[in-house]
Amino acid sequence: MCAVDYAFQRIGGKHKGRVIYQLRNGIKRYGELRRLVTGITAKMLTQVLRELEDDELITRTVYLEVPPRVEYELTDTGRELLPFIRLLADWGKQQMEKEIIAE
Amino acid sequence: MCAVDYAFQRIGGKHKGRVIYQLRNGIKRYGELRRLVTGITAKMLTQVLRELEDDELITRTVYLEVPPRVEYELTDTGRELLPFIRLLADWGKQQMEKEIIAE
DNA sequence: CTGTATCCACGACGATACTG
DNA sequence: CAGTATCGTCGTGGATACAG
Repeated sequence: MCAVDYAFQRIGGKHKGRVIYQLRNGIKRYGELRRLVTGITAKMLTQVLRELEDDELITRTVYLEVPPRVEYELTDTGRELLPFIRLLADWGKQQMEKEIIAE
Repeated sequence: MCAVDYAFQRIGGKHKGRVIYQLRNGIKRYGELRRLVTGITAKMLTQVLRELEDDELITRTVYLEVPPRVEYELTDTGRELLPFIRLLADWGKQQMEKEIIAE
């Protein structure tokens, strides 16, 4: 398989990029992510987080408290993706601005 | 909308990344792309190329010859994505090597 | 608060046949 | 050579209700 393909499988999908992006500055809780990643449903957030965890791009830490607390954080491998996500975000931002000017 | 989201919409999907990647060194013909982007069908290649063209990431040049010749090339905007695709490819490659070692 | 379970719609994608 | 047309499948992702 091709490396580009492989990478897209691991960070592709509708929300994965944004979840990783929101974890760029460190630990976030489930509820925080749900608010930050606008438009995502609980089901999808859970699914994305599980996939990222299986891929060892994030860690999941459960605190046995009441109310329960679960924290997510990028692994080293996950952090390696940040420059790439940032580049993409910058490009996207520029393009969006161009479109606004064009209209 | 978020810039990361926006960017993913423009380069997401199963084959877009690879098509852009194959155009990294300049002009390619339809048939070349079909061979280089393994596993893609004619329909999907056409669709991807049209979308990239609409997005102004590539140009499409038709030569009225027999047999017909159609060439595709990245635009400046499209070329701006190359560092990003390369980064992604490098990361994917490293990860794939890790997996092989792990097994 | 942090999830699961179920059901379902929709669009991406593929296979195949055909065309200028 | 470079596509288009048609039909079908499959998985992603959404809505809603429920649970530890």
